[in-house]
Amino acid sequence: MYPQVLKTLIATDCIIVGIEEGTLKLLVIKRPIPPLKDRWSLIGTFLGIEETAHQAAHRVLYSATGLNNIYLDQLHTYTRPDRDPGGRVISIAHFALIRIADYHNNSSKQVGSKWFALNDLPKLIFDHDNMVNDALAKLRERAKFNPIAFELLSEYFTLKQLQNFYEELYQQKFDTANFRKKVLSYSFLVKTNKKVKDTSKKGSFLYRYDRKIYEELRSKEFKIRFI
Amino acid sequence: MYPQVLKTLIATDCIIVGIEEGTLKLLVIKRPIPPLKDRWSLIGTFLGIEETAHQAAHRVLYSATGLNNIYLDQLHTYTRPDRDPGGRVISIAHFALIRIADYHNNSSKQVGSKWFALNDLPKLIFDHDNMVNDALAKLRERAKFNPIAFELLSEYFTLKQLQNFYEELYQQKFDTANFRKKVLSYSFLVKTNKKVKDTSKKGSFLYRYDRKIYEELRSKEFKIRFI
DNA sequence: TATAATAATTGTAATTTGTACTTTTATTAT
DNA sequence: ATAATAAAAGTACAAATTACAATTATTATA
Repeated sequence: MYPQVLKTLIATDCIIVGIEEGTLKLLVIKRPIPPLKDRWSLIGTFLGIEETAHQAAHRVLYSATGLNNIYLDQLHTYTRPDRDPGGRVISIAHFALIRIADYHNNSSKQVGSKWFALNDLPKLIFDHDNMVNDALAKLRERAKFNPIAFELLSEYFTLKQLQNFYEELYQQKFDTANFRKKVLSYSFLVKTNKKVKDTSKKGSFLYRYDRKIYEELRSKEFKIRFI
Repeated sequence: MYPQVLKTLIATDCIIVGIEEGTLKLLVIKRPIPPLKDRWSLIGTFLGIEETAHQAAHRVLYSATGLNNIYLDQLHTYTRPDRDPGGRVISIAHFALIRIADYHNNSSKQVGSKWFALNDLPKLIFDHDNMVNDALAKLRERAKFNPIAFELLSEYFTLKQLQNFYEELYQQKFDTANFRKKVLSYSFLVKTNKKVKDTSKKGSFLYRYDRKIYEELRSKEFKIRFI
């Protein structure tokens, strides 16, 4: 029905972030197809005929990690005509937050993928380095006001782990006493009676995030800030 | 070089927002091509062969408004296979903030376009209503922490006009005394010695936004919030 | 010409939140 | 029993927010 103008392939690339042993990490893959076969790349796919970008991203995430129910959010669409030497391809970048423990527990993950610490990333192909930088900038913006830390922490976590996530993300130390006062001042962090004793003799309580309480608060509260 | 998978047209649609007489408005157009010719639509275009989405959006903004140097930011890419009855088209939505006075002063704007108050919008084609809602949600998020009010206010504005923008955007009244204290506490609003007397007998001073001062502050200040 | 009216602007006092610390607590290894 | 440790709670001061009241500059009208 439309006249012939530019028609291009659509790719979806995923910036997959998780935290392990207090370090933020990115999941990348050895690119399985030319051009630049076997170079480090974000995990991506081409959009299918009857698919949304969101579905395509979930599809590739499942094939790469064996996980469903991953936090996934569209980030930005990259359109530079020369961004891919293999031809004109537009890429819709998404970012995904993963609980790395779940990833490791899952056997059906793709071979050739690897977690790298953010401060030890290899050079990635195309404009993927840009995508990672943009994603991290957005993550930093978003984590100030949105409860996304809980998407990559385990379901049960200590306040120290939560604090550590922010310290990693912003490369900045926060006062522990004040941090816990701040996050506990909202009611959506629910204390359990379980303790973990791997980092201290006293042991620290596990908390969980209650999404419903958060959303109710959010609906009436104009200003919620995590740090 | 790549195998044959889905190739689609890429559109760019612009959510063009401005403020006039204290009311937020959206610029839309009577769609000039089928399908749904002559129905109200966002202003858009198809992406050209050697163009980025950003360039295409600027191109169509210029043809619609006669203005260059418009604040333009990519929002979200819409990919539902059935979103356009004319065929599979992916749309990269942008939002643009315009000084309506500049628009009116410019003679080379496109005919068939019209400003509608946000609370009086006509039904738009395709998923354009969704795009507008998403854009406004993002604008509300962004205006809390980013100096985008100054993109649609005139270069010189009164504090009351600034306050009015926020009151319109959030549909909520703010205390005038506290609002001015808040925004003046940062140093990037520069008072001029000009007064306008159209709304009061005393007259109110005009201010301007100093981007450099803002950016310097931003680089060292973790928390800047406008309201 | 004095005065009432109006919105802009400034001021103030009470409350809340943020910040930098100190102290106490629960537990384990010695 | 005690030293060591990190978690958790407390404290006191500073800064920001909030809800108002008071003052100012100007113009229209008496």
